[in-house]
Amino acid sequence: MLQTLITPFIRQPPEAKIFTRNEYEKSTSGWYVCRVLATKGGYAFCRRKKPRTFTLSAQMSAESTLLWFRKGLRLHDNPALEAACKNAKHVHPVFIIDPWFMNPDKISGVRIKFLLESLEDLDSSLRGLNSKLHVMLGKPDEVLPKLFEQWNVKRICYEYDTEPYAVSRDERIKELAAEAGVEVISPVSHTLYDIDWLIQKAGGKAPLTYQSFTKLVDQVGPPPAALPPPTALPPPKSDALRLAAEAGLPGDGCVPSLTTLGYSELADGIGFPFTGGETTGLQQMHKHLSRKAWVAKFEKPMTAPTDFDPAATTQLSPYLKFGCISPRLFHSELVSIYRSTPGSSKPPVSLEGQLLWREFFYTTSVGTPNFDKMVGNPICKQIPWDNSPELLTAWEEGRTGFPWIDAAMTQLVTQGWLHHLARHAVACFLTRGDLFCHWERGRDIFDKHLVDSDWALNNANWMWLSASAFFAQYFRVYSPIAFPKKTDPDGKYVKHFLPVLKDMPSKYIYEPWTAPIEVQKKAKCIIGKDYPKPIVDHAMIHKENISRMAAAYNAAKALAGGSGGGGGKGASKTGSGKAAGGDKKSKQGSGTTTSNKRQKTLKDFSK
DNA sequence: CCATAGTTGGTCCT
DNA sequence: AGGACCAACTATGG
Repeated sequence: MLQTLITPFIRQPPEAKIFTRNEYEKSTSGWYVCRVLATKGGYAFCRRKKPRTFTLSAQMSAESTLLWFRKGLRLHDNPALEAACKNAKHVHPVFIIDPWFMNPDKISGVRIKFLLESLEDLDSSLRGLNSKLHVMLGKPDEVLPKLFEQWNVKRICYEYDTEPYAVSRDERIKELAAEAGVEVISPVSHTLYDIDWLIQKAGGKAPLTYQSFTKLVDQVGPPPAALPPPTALPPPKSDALRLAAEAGLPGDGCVPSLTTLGYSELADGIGFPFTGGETTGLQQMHKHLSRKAWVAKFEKPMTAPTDFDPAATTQLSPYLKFGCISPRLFHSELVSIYRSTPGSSKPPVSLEGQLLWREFFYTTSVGTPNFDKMVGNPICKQIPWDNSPELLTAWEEGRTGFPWIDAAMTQLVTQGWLHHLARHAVACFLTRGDLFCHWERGRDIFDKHLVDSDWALNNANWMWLSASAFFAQYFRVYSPIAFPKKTDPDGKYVKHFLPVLKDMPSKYIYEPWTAPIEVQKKAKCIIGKDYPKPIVDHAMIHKENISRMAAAYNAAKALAGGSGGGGGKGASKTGSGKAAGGDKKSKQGSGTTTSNKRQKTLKDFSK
């Protein structure tokens, strides 16, 4: 009878051993066999020489299971949900509001609002299946043991998460589960592939270039197909909430409001333009997928960062971040469009390419120690960034005096989202382009405001833009004036996000300090009074910064050569390294003198 | 050891 | 719109 509850997933008779994606059994021939769902309906079997993540030893029946939602806030393509339902009488869907993620100084209300909407949507979908979401408050390692006991939990299922915070949190939960005699099942569904498995396939070393990563992906074949959503699931115990409260767990189990979490309500017009949650996420995804020609021709660099309402890209990133939509579902839908459309765009610029960028950065983030730091990070160039709190704050608050930069920062803070190229522009400006601030500071500010902020992607992209890793052509600097002109010569974007400049003539919109004073008066915007003067002289400073970057690169090379006491290879590198080192030392000297000039420049241009 | 190519620069020229 | 130039980096694959 329980079997009928989970019919969409399991067609075998109850006594048969059941496999799903991520679950392997060693066959008599020595291969591991894995059952995956094919696109619509049927099943396919995969054979592998090694199990991908883990092998389920047994399919024990469990009276009561716990389905722990963290990311993966969806019912479709949710293998943890499938595993929780298997042979279970009661399934308890839980989301724990971890105080770690509820700090208004570190995470903006815009993202929390999107999360709460996603939880509301998840709860409502679960209620449609005669279940509900139990929202708990507190640290997972304190809340879960109580629930294990109160609900007599025999199995906990949750989506595997590669972020360092999640990894250590989940390690602790595994220990606690073992103590409580609770089985743990943690399948992969946040990424296209199991990242650890991919790294293994790459010979234990994460590829450092996109090209070599896509070769790896071609080698291993397409990602597993997405699972369909359940049509029913075992109900939670009817007194589950009373039992939780008896254990001293606070809250009524419902999705809380922003204000109960210590956040203020968002003002009108503030927030991501679309509602959070699986329902809206799937709607938005299908809306974009229905424009097949657009999907097939999509090339990211050809989209305009200055487009807003509607934006030039899909804006699905927040839904992917929280797992409201499955990357595997999106991927398979894209592939089927490409198949039916000859001459469609390709990675890295295609939509599929965007998903592969995500996968690539997840892979490098897992394969690199101290990925979120400059110091101790083997792929990160060591650069002596200036750290001016004044410049950093001006950047965050949109007071740099460069309308394009300030408008983008305003969109970031008010909507929690920016077009990828606008992220490039402001990140380049903060780091190697103009302000020479540490990328970790910019990373923190993005992490605070972006609804889609993702640990691996955010760190990777900041290293990219600051030319600290992945990207080394530091002499290619975005101009805060020329770049937006290409797609928005009239400055519509700036005028929307910075209304103080709405009457400034297009001719001056990206460099309003050059407007004659009569023009400023007529536009009711005096530069230096109503809108700041530019904080730096871009034309001058970006050239100085290029030479500072060259000095840092050379210093790194010299260091690698000089201190490398390693093997034979090291010796040959030492020679060339030292030669290069001599060169750059002179350059480094000039870098210091220009840096003094730079201070003067700052004074001249600050408000 | 070497050649190659890299998600999306800016500027000036034709 | 497209190309040369700027001043020149590095992981990868041979």
